[in-house]
Amino acid sequence: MNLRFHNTLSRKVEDLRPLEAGRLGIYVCGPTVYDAPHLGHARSAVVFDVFRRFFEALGYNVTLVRNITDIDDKIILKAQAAGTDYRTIAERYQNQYDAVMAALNVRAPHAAPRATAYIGTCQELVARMLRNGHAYRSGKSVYLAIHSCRDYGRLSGRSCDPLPDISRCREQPEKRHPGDFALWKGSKTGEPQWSSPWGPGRPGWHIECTAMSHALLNTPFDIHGGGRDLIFPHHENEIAQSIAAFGKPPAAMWLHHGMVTVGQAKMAKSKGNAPPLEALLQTYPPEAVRLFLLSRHYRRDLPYTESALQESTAQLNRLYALARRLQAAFGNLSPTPCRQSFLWQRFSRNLASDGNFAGGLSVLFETARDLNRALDATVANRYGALWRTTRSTAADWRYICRDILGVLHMTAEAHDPARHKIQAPVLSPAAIEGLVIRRQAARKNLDWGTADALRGVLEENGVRLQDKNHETFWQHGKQRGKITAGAQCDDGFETICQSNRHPSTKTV
RNA sequence: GGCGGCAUAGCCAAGUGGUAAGGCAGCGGCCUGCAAAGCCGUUAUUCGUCAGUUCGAAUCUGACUGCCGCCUCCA
Repeated sequence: MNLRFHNTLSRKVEDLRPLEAGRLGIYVCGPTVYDAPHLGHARSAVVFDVFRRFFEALGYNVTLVRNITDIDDKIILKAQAAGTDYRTIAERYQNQYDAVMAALNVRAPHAAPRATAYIGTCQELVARMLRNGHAYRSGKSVYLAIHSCRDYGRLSGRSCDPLPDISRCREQPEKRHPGDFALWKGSKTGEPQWSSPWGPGRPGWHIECTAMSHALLNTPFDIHGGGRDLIFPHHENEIAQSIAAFGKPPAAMWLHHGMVTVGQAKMAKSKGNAPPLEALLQTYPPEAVRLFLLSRHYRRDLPYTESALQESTAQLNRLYALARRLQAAFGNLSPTPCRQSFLWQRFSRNLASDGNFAGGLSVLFETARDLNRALDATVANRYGALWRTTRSTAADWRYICRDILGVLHMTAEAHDPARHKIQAPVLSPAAIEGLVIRRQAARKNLDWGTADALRGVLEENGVRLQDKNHETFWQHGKQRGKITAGAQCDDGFETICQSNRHPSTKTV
């Protein structure tokens, strides 16, 4: 199967040919940790997490590197405003980022280097570029001369001249050309600094990525990824640096995902339109957020709306409902995928064709319907051919959901659709069971009015009931239990019923 | 102004030359005392508009309309 991806460099969908057979080196630009992570960061992480899982499932030896930029103007400003060290700020937001990505079931990359751990490598690169005549010292800083790098502007589709619109730039008399950019920034007083052959300072924004990707993956590596907003200047400048230092571009293929938008504008911290991810994850299941982030082709912008997340939550509940049925029917399914299966073929064809997540997802939903039908059809016959093929399809389905998409990794029992549907006042288990028992008594007496009213009281308090034969299962947040018909009430249930009385329960 | 992208049902969204996937919501039915879950059926003679190429176009070409991104903070 050919892996085909849209390469920003050529603007075409191309075959992905590993530079070294069986291996893939991937570098993704991670966050600058100066503020709380938002959905845009999550999209980047989740998209490349699924690519990584998919490539590994195909048998590639993948090395995924995602950096953390822990030194930059905004971190410094924030630290100064808070009267603290830049490290404190960077650590705080990196911890938040890591926690949120873990909640989203994003696998840790193989390396997550921080810029400040590679200052020495950055300096070596700067020295190299100076030696090669592509960089120049000016004032306390070192700049890269973009005119000296062949193909500058090719990635972003612009040329050196005229570049850029000077009216938009601050006056920077140290530069020979307005498009030149700092490799090493001479430090101002009060800023964090490192000593260097060019005086105290810190690395420019772009140099760290060249340093870390070269150190961890070597140049060139297979895939460089990131948000589309990084194409210019960041990735353009990375290419220039790599040419200046090594005479070759850093990566064979450039993958860029689209932006998460809010009300037709890009989601951005600077625009103040980004809901904090941590809050979002309190309202919606993390796996639903994952499904949402994978619901549209990765290259296109993804509009964020509440209703889209609600929809993804409904989808997730449906997938877990099937997972529950499968667990009941087959127990724990073999985690090993069947590469020959029709399902895997159809699913992987979608992912291999420029990461068509939405197409892959549709295959899984189709299969979910088929599995439900098959389970309906085979309840009476657990030994027929249909039962066996259903079991094997079920194993593949579960595998793809869990190991490739990174959803359905909890046991079906642990997933709680009610938790994210109803915001309920807390009832104690004893109180709930008292009401359930009372409702069962009413049902036994065919007193449907009372039974329905009690169901109403429970539902208003966020308790979900499910009747099955002689048992009633209840679920309230993370608590659950069952009551078998004929159970006795605890003392005091009357009081509970009284205290929970609600206008709509007056028929009780 | 320069460069790039997008327009498919009530909503979300695949499909890049062979006759419109999937999801959500809705509706009808089965099941259930009621409900939940599940299942079945149903929802675009049509893909922003106009013209062209072709036996054949949502898919290719041109024009037009609308929306968005980048142009040194950016995932």
